[in-house]
Amino acid sequence: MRYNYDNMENKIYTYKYQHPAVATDCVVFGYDGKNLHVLLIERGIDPFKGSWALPGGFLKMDETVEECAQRELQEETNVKNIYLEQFHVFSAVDRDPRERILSVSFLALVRKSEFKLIAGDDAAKAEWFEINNLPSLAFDHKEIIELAKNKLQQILSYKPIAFQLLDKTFIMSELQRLYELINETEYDRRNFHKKMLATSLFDDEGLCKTPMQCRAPQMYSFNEERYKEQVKNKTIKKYPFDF
Amino acid sequence: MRYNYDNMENKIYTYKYQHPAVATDCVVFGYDGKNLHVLLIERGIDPFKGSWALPGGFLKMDETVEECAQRELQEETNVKNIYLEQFHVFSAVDRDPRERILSVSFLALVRKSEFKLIAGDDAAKAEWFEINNLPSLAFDHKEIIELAKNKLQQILSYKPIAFQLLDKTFIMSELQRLYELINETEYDRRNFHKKMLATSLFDDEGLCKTPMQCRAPQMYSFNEERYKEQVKNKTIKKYPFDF
DNA sequence: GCAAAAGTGTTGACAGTACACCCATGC
DNA sequence: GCATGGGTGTACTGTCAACACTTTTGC
Repeated sequence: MRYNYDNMENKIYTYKYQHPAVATDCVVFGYDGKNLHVLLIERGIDPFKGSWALPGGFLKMDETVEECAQRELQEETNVKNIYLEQFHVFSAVDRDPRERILSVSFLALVRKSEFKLIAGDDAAKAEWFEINNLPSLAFDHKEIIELAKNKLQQILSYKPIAFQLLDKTFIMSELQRLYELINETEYDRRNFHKKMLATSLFDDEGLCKTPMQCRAPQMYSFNEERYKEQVKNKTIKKYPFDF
Repeated sequence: MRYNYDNMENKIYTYKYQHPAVATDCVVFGYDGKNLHVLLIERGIDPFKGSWALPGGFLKMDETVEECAQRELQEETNVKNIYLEQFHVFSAVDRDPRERILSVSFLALVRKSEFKLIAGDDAAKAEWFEINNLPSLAFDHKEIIELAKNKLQQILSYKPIAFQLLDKTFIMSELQRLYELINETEYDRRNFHKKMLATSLFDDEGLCKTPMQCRAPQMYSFNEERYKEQVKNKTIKKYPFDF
């Protein structure tokens, strides 16, 4: 459901006190092994008609904010069971010119390879933008993305979320690239490799079959079960993925 | 403003779509150098009349959620300029029996020594409870406090929030006790001392004057300016207070 | 003198950093 | 054969955990 103020049935809801409207917005990060992207939609209606904005929509009365974000994401991207996490409520009084609207903001991670852009309904088109090359954005969405980036950095250090952005099997340099993009630094290839494997949370998946102009790299997969076991036994560090 | 459904003026507000009500709730942590407490109020009205609950109230249309939490806290506790941070939105459809109410939840830290309990207005009384000895709670407030504790542990490792809970000058054992209470572990006295001072963020404040049955301990204060400088210069670790 | 709580220093183990060298592949 | 990207190893360094002895004070 995009921002949409049509009202077919002309119902009216009344309250003794003023209530704000509540919407969820999603900062959807996508990775293709090379670059980190954010999903944006072009607004088909005013305000900010023609501007780019975060996918999002209004909360229904029979769903939680998580369900709302999930639903919106599914409608926009056709992906389900995706990592999704609320990170902030934006509530500036004048953040929307129409009426008082709170945004409960989520960040979401998707594998770009598993994702097909839907031809926009509501005359809105959806497109990926490189994280460091975003267009100007509607509402306070620039600020929302900024905070999402910070939050993502933080979560990256203590939850195994990077693997949500990679295919089941991946090579170390893809994982490293992702860490470098998110944390905006560079790491020593050999030390990164060593420290990752030291967690003993990776399974060997044989050599990469794709022909490339170098020695065939080792493929790995992340062992979710072993991770959960370590968490359960508390044999894991507080920030196991802090690089 | 407590939960209060009186409406003197009998105004009515209408919307084309259903809007949820939005409230803020505060998990207020207080420390006295010995024990960690949470502030609760006794509800004077139904639902859950007579039960203990978190201080909180409804969002006004001319304030952000942060301002709302700040205002509520000031009305309840008479303290201002307190550390306050939103940490989660609770939005289960049936979390309040009256109507659909979202709770934007905050955690707050106060020095108990600077705090005076107000005789409750709205026939509600406010009281401190030891964190590990809470009464049964209204709504989903038990769950809210649980998450607040987790979030507090997390924030403790990367922000200098412990000092919000201590007097300006303090002794190391008070700081250590606080870390132990929040993180639910124990630390070696000497290593804790050493590691804290290694941050070079503490100023010497002379010996403790209070007579006690031991050698007079050293008093310290936290140097906020030096901390901010280190953050600015990025000469600080990602988790400088991780113990 | 003794209990309580505080101050200080040493040591070994392990983790993190900075490097260098070799290997397979495509052109 | 050379550029590209990948694999492995070593040595140094610094941080962290474990631990013992001394100091002051009140009773």
